[in-house]
Amino acid sequence: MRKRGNPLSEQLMDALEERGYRDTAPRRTVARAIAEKERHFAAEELRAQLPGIGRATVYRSLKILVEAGALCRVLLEDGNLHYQLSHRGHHHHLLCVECGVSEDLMGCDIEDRLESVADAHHFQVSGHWLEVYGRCQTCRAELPSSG
Amino acid sequence: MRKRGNPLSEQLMDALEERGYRDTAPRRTVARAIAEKERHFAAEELRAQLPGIGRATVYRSLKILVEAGALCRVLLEDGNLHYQLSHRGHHHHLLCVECGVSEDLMGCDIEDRLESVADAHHFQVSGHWLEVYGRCQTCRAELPSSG
DNA sequence: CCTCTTTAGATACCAGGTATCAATTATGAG
DNA sequence: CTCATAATTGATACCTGGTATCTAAAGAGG
Repeated sequence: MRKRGNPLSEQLMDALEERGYRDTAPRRTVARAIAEKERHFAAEELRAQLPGIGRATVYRSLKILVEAGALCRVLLEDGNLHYQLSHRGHHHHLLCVECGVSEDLMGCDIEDRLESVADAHHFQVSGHWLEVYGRCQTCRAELPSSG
Repeated sequence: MRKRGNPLSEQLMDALEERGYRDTAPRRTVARAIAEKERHFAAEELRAQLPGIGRATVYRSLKILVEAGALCRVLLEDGNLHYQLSHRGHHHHLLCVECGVSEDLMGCDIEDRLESVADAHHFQVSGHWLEVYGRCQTCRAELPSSG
């Protein structure tokens, strides 16, 4: 019987258990903290919120959650790496540089484009990393700086 | 009169001077080391090659060279950040995950795609980061693992 | 040569992360 | 339930990649 968390943190724990990881109290604590995040977050930010959990454990949990596909890493425009709850499967992010909100880009045809461009270079594509930065609808409405 | 380096390191120094940075011996040393690189490289790797140069100086030089557009940062598939001589202007990289060679992607229409996809999300695009990973022609010929 | 400004390098610090290892905990067999 | 085993934890130390600070040195210009 698992100690109750919110549904999101349960999903995170499920993702770990599917991969053979054990259900432990520290991991549940980390999962609950992540589940409450409404934005992408820095590793250190998460760790600071969980003073009772060892540093290594926090970073290890992040790592295995990424591997399990439950979290994804987000590269910010300033080069910092953040983490974010992931909708499973390959996708990209539209990141608002003002409010930090992110929207997922799925099912777009960018992959096809990459293939054909890479073909011209005789490259066989195995993966890619794409982040798109900009301003979201809300921020554009509040502070219209050009568009 | 500037101490002679190879033409590439001269280009690096020129880029700095254009931005008002002074021509100093440590910077020339760094520029020469970078000019000899045939692949993208890690900051620490460069620093280790230049024991006579202060750590801060190496990192500062990398930073201003990136700002000057003479170097670009390359995100590897494993998340590590490397540096590479840059052909000025916006471009992307095709990185071979086997030999590390990289080719520039320029003048492709990926930008346009991004715009239209972002439009659908009411995002105003201000920038993006794209790295493409795969296997180059040479590696494919040497070790054909599928294509 | 003198002055002003930049730069260098030492040092300390921070973020993010990994390796190690002893002690603890989860789990499954019996 | 109890035990043995394997996984996990958290402390610690270390690494990489940076940045901030500060004093001393070096460059540029008059």
